[in-house]
Amino acid sequence: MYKISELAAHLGLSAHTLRYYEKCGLIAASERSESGYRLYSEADRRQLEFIKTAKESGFTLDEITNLLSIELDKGSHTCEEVAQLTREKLSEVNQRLRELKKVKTTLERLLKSCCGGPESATHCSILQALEEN
Amino acid sequence: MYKISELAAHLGLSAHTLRYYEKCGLIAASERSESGYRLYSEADRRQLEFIKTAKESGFTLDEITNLLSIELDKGSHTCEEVAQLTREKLSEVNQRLRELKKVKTTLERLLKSCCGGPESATHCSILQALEEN
DNA sequence: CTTGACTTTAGAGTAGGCTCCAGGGTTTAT
DNA sequence: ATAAACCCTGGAGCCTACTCTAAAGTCAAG
Repeated sequence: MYKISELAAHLGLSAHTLRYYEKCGLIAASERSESGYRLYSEADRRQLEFIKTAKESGFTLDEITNLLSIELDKGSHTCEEVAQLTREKLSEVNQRLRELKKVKTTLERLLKSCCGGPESATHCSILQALEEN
Repeated sequence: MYKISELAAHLGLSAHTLRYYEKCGLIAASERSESGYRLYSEADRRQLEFIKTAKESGFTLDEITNLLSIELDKGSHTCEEVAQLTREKLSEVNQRLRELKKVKTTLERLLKSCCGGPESATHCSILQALEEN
């Protein structure tokens, strides 16, 4: 069994974060010591790795709650449900990517037009571009 | 002169948002009516357009505060300063783009491996992938 | 003159994911 | 035996950019 900071270090998270996940209903330590310390099992650790991987894959904690409820009772769920959650997330990510690329293009256009030199900004083409519209 | 909701509608923002920008020090109406109503001038409108364009270009309100202080006193600033702010923002955007692309790739990989069909999730390859590590 | 739409203010609430704090108990090393 | 390092809880605070509320004043139309 792991104490909270041991497991946190193992995962590259903080003990605070593990308690926070517990508060969110993502995962509670499966035992407590006599003095009330959280004790995490190997299964707990695997579940936290799942959570961490899902987070790195872009899912929010709420979405991970859904994924976990499937993961923990796979028999009652279908691949379709899992794939659907994944497709929705992908489409959000694509949306955000489109927005960010537009921003990137805008910034590059601004930068390319500006001399960037030590002269007064009086005729700065970046400021002028922002003034337009 | 514009009343707050007139100008807000003109810009596609809400009156709330204009008051919020005022609270943040971005822009205050240049006049008030006898009864205390905000009255915005054409110059105010142009400044708000500047703010809006900068926001659409990805700058935060704090960063726009900086841009505005340059814009409103161009003579005391240089192109270099403006270009530097823009470069920093571009590099943040690029960083975020890299992260998001990684997430996108991960999600696509997950989706490609999953049948997505109506069968039990017992052997779902997405869940299996999240379990690994 | 009344109704309804508009305005004012200070201040609270929202989302997401932590992060930190105080005040207290526990464990571990010396 | 004591000090350092750890743990507990409940709750507050942070960040960004709003969004909304309540209570009260103002304005325009009919």
